[in-house]
Amino acid sequence: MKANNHVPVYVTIFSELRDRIVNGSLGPGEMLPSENELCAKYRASRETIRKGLKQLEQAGLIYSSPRRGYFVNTPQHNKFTLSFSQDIGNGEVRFKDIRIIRPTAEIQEALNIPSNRKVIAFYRGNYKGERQIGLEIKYVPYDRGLPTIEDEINFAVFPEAADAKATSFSYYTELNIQAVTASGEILSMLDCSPEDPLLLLKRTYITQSGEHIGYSKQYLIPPYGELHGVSGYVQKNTH
Amino acid sequence: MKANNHVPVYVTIFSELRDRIVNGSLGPGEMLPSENELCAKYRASRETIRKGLKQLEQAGLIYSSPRRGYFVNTPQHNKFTLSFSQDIGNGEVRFKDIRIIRPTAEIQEALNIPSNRKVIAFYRGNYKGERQIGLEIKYVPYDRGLPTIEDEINFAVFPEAADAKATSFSYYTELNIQAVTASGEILSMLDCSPEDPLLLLKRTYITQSGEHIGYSKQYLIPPYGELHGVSGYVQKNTH
DNA sequence: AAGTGGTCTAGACCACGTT
DNA sequence: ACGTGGTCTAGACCACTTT
Repeated sequence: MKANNHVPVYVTIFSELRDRIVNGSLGPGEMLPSENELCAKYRASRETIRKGLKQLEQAGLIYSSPRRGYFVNTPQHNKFTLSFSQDIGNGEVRFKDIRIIRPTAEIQEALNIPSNRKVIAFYRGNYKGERQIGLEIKYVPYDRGLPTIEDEINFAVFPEAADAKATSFSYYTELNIQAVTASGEILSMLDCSPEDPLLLLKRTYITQSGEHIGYSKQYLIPPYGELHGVSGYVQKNTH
Repeated sequence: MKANNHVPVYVTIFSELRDRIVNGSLGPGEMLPSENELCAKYRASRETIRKGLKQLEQAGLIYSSPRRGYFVNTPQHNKFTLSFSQDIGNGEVRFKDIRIIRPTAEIQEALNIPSNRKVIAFYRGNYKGERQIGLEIKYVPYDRGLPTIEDEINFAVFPEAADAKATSFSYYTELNIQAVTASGEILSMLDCSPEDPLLLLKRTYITQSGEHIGYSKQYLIPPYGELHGVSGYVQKNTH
């Protein structure tokens, strides 16, 4: 049976079950009707029903337990999808300094390297107009022939800005968020006072083969240095 | 053609294409072979091929453009899936105080209420053993007959701890992360100094109908108050 | 005109949980 | 023994893009 306005059948199934879960008439832990029952109810083939159920599963609303049935999930509100505020993500970046240093214990651990392996440190400032809103230091192992500084910059240090075709999905990022104050050299490179609380984002760049190709510390000054996220099932308008 | 060790064909398709994308032999923006070509290559039916491609799409590696083809995505590293550290998520929570207050401008805006609408404020401490690692204040509109304080606590203030069957997916959470220092009353309820930088998590609880049912401010003390996240495509072992 | 992805069907076999 | 979800097939029609 076709739905009315060119709405695919599986979307109808998804929507109706989603509504029942969202409004509570299907509560967490409850079992959904079996695929065959839904086939009968919607007069659709099993694959079509499964398509709708798959969407619910991917939205995090249900899970399937093979040979038992589908069940409503218990909502998770301690996991968030986080994105950077526009100011940081789209703001201006200015080069500040570049150094070759001995790794601190922190950097050794983050990059998984011995103490005698030197590291290149890149200093960049985040700006919004003339106002500095952050400072980012990226550390990259200094090694393997070192093609040229330029190549290192393009492909290892700032992969997000480099030729996307070359970097691809070859790495992912681990993120750690802390609140800190700045001191010493860091403070002098930031436009703030010693008592100002800052967000510190530590990121480790890891290839799919497990190699740690970079480590960065980014200091963000309030009120620009804010992060935003959402958790749970956010209602989306049909795109 | 069946795969070797009971590995579904669509998983094989997913894995092989994923590897080609991850190792760069299929770069961002490149078009994948068409479904029909993949059908021929893997000697599988079109729906099976589509299943594998769907997985790649949901992993964020590719996207499909109807009537044109499938294309490799450009990786996004400014979106993170974030979760709380174990200490916070699994730590102990102790009740501290409960008050009925006039909403500040901040709370009015967060809860979307007028200034004459009173608010219940719940104060809770996060502990790890005897060490306090955080303070959370939840604000809930004081209204609609007020069933009993207990009900408010169970179903509006601490839904994550209440009967899951009653709360369901009826709300989602918006999160904001800042770095701050504590002062005045907040400071006195926290086990830290005025100059200690703290993480401040502001959360707004929103029902699917758009109603703002709660607002909370959680202060976290380093080094326990840390957040962790990942971005990009993280290799997972087949569970 | 040929090719593409989007939707859908009506079957099939399997492994396993429940009764 | 029966029901369940997991996998898979070989078709079909559609709307649209590309050539």
